[in-house]
Amino acid sequence: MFSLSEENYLKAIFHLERSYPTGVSTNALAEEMSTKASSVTDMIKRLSEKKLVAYKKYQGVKLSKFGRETAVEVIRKHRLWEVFLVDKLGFAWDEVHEVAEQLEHIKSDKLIKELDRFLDFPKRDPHGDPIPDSKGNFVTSNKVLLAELKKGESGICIGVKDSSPEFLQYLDKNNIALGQLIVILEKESFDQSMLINLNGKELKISNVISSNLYIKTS
Amino acid sequence: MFSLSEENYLKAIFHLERSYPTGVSTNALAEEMSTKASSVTDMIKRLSEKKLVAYKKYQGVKLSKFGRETAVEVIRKHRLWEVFLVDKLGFAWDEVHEVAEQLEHIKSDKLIKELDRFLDFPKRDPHGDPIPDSKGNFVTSNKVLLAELKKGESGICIGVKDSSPEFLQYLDKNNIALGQLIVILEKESFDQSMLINLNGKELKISNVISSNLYIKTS
DNA sequence: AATATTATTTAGATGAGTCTAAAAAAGCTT
DNA sequence: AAGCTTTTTTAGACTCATCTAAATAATATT
Repeated sequence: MFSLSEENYLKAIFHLERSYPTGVSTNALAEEMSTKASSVTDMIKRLSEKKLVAYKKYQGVKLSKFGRETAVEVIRKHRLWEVFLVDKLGFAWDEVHEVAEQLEHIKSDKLIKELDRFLDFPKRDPHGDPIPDSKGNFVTSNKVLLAELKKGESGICIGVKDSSPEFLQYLDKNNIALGQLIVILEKESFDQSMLINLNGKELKISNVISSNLYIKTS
Repeated sequence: MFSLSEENYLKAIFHLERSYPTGVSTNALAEEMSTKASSVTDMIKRLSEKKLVAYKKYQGVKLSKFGRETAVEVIRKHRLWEVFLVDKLGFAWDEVHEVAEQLEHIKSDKLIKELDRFLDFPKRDPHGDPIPDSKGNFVTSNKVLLAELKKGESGICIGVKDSSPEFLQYLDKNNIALGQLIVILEKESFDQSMLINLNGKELKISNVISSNLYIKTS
């Protein structure tokens, strides 16, 4: 079993590996964890001793197979708890993160197995992010930003890039929700603003909005 | 907010205060926490500085009003999570304790408020122990051991004294569950064994069993 | 290539929570 | 009440996770 801190570092490295495929830099990790580079170095050494990461001085870190499995398991727990909070306890999607950050560290295989069943094996969390299954497999779909679509194209809203409460509340206010079909009626070439169709209602959105909404096409 | 360790000490002091109404001894607390007396002394000093307990050297500890409220809140969370695990996730009542020990430390007022509602404001946990309400009030009912009842008397099974997996599994095997009406048909004066009626079925139980089952009369 | 800048690591300190060993206080015996 | 036993506290050390400050390595600039 790993400590809360170790699990949080693994998760952070996992997320940063997308941007740093050759190795996550100490500074990037320090930024992500809101801590000092020296603390990161200390922790990386511990993770390295436990075979969770591959580490060479001044070269950044990469997760080992074991480290990646552990990180994915924590992410799975985080996202399942988010579904629980929204679907069962009525939390809004901008209220779940902080609590899920705590719940994701609860250690019980049976708990997660039964929670998954209780929630009916959800594939995505309330923000549209995929939930790894018990073997660590993610669903991967052709996810694009709404901003990348052209006039006449359409797709299902599956997630957000910016998950700040402000943005999520903006979406709620305008009845933009996950799973919703969005059709682009007009696209202004000057400022990239769009006129979209949402369940029959029309809505004008700016490029700031469309650049933060993920859409599943096909 | 208090640390996991601090919360566990408060809970332990709360439970021990029933047996040590004049002050919980350092050794008793060390035993309960499976730690050393010296560690207990250290922790008591911290709790005392935070006004959670009243402490005089060599006199044992007592919870302050604030300390008791904190302990009761943790117990409330523990028992609500136990109900969740059994009622919603299908855990057996002997499987819940360890996981609830972890879940009870999750910090979120909204989470507990909504969980309570989701579970329909339960008054007792799966072992029959009362769940404090959001103000810290316990239900108190006239709880007696089954062994104290006489032939012809009856009551509802509301809890267990021994909550070991072995005992709980014995109860499951013999279809003895919380909320069940138990009528004493015969009581053997020699060994205190009983013949009881459970939902129309008759069952012979020894004094060891009847001394570990709590019954609500009236 | 030498120098300046930035990134990273090392060294040493801190606080929470624990431990062992030893000292001190309290409570029993007789 | 003097001595013995048990309980409790103190003193000092350890681990984990963090910090600041200083040293070192890597990278960029001229």
